[in-house]
Amino acid sequence: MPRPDGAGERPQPRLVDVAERAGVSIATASRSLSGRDGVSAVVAAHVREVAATLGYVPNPHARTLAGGATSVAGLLVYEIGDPYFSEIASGVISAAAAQGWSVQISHTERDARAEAAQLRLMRAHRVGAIVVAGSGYVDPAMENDVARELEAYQHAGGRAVVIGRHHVRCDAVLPDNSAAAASVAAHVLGLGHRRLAVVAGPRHLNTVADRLRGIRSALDAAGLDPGELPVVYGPFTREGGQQATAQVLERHPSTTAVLALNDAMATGVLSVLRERGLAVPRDMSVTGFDDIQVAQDLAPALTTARLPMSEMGSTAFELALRPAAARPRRKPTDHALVVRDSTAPPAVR
Amino acid sequence: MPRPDGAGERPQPRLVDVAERAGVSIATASRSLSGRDGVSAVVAAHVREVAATLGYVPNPHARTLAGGATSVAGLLVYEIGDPYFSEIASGVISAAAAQGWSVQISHTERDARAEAAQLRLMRAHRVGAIVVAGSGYVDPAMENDVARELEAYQHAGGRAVVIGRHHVRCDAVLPDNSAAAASVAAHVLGLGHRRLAVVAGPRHLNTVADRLRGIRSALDAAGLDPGELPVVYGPFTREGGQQATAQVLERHPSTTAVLALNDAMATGVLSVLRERGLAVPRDMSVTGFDDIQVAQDLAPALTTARLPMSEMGSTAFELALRPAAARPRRKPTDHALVVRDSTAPPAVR
DNA sequence: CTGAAAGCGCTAACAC
DNA sequence: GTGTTAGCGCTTTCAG
Repeated sequence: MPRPDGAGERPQPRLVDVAERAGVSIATASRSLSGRDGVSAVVAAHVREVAATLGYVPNPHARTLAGGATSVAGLLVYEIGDPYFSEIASGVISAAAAQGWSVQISHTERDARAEAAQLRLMRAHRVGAIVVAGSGYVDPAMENDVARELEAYQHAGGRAVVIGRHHVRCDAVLPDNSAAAASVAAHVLGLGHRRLAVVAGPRHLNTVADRLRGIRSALDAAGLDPGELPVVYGPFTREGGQQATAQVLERHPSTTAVLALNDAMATGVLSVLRERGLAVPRDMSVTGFDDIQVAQDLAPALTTARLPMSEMGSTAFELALRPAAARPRRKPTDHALVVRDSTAPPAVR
Repeated sequence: MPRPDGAGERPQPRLVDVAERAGVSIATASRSLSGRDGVSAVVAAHVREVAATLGYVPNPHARTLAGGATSVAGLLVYEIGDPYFSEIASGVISAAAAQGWSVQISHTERDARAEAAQLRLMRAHRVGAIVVAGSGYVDPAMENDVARELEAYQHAGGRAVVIGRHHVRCDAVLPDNSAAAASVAAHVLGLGHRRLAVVAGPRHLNTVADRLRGIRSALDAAGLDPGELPVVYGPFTREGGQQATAQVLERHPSTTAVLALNDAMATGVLSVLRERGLAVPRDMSVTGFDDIQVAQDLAPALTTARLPMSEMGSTAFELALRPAAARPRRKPTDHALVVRDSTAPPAVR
């Protein structure tokens, strides 16, 4: 832990130093700097000026310990190296920085049990707000630990916001997975495809369930039997997409359109199709989900449903800064169908 | 700030609670938990057991304030949404988590002046270690502020590690940009190309200078005049790559190979070429740099120089945990030429 | 080997 | 309006 070591280097100025230099008491200095009232405007301004020239930055640990407001937020993601999450993180961090907050990131590397542990740690760290990105689980029991941590945190006055549908009583930013999925499916159906297959993420995730529901409703609306839709589950990664595609090709060789439930999986789908010499979109149409940055640069450019990840992150943080409402807020996000080159009418045969 | 509010919820146990339950003094409890000696093994074990059953987690603010060791690291990146940085961040966070550390991320959104400010903040936050990712500047003066902050931090006993910076006196993880670039250029030259052009990032970045140097040395080794190499500078982004490519095409229409100095720019290069109907690699060979995840999925799959980003992150963190050496350590990283489909011999004409 | 007590820098009552 | 003072939870001398 950095500490002045008696050498020439001046240690970081403390509130006392500012107060002394400004000729006021430490209490007045504190009040002036944290913008509370009870100080004459003139004095406050003077104190702030002195603080600035001294390069004073409050010690957040002292501040937190003394019961003041913290300005460190916790952000929980599955995997920060995944573009979906890094774009969300970017939104959170930018919004936080704009308010002078820092953000502490944990990633659980897709290990469900790690989530609760990380939240415990954040709670112990007394972060001022918590944002949980990453899908909730279909089975509420799987979220028990997480819910417990989050509730304890909120119960103690903390502000928590989740992104996605969770079985937790707190504010939430809700991407409209179902409607977005329906629009993708409707697009593919509209092109004339009748033999769709879905390359899905883990079946226990709400995100997956919701997106599937959207697809099925579109099928239903088109007069097709949603019950017959082939769905292959796998990890929400490129590799997951590859494995699932292999299965689709093997078990449902007449498929003309593969709907992947996120862009990472779609990337895997495309790679396998390319490898097997199937042309997209001529021999097979492919869609993704999320519209991560690279979706536009894949071969071919990916038709996908866009979710505003960065905005979801900043919205979540801003929600966390607002005091808790009587009942949990739900902020739906918009979505957009982005049609690119990976979808086309099915080949006639 | 979360605080017990007298309701049924049990507040987080404190050290006193553990001490009381274990029947020892708070000092003994502290010693036992932080694994210092001066406590009998039996007592220490007992205290630890009590702490575990109580679910005790030390309050890091109190600990830090009292002069104990912090276990929060600061990580500074340009833009967390950029795969290059998010992969580094992933490495840092994983390595940190393995040691029970949290990491606080700041991104400067490529604003050089923001760097020093963020470092100031980290210093004020008394983070236990700082990792700075992102290129340094060719002009040492541009890094003055950053260097000053970092030195003050280290002077006070903090541990700082930079990734890819030369002008700061602290431990560094140094990707071998020059050699990696040389290998890419040698590959392209080996294919028979003689009219290369470089799509470069900002000219004031070391990373750019080093990579350029590598390319020039390869040119030199091949008996070509490095002085005649067209270089167009731009932001290290997809858009930067697009703009630069437009210029290359206009001013150096006979170019047969474009070397982009990072994968994001290469993405832009590919998009412009596609738009203009130039086939890669038939009409133009293209290379990238870094080998971010998606490089393999671009159209065509990108030939690039791989840097082990995630490993660079974890190495940096581990370096930060080791006590400072007498003279700054330099950890070179390896690199690898990854040949994919975006390069081929030039068309005969 | 163990305990008592003095802060770390700040906020928030509570006095004036 | 402004100053005084008692902690926040922990580490760390200093006694025993």
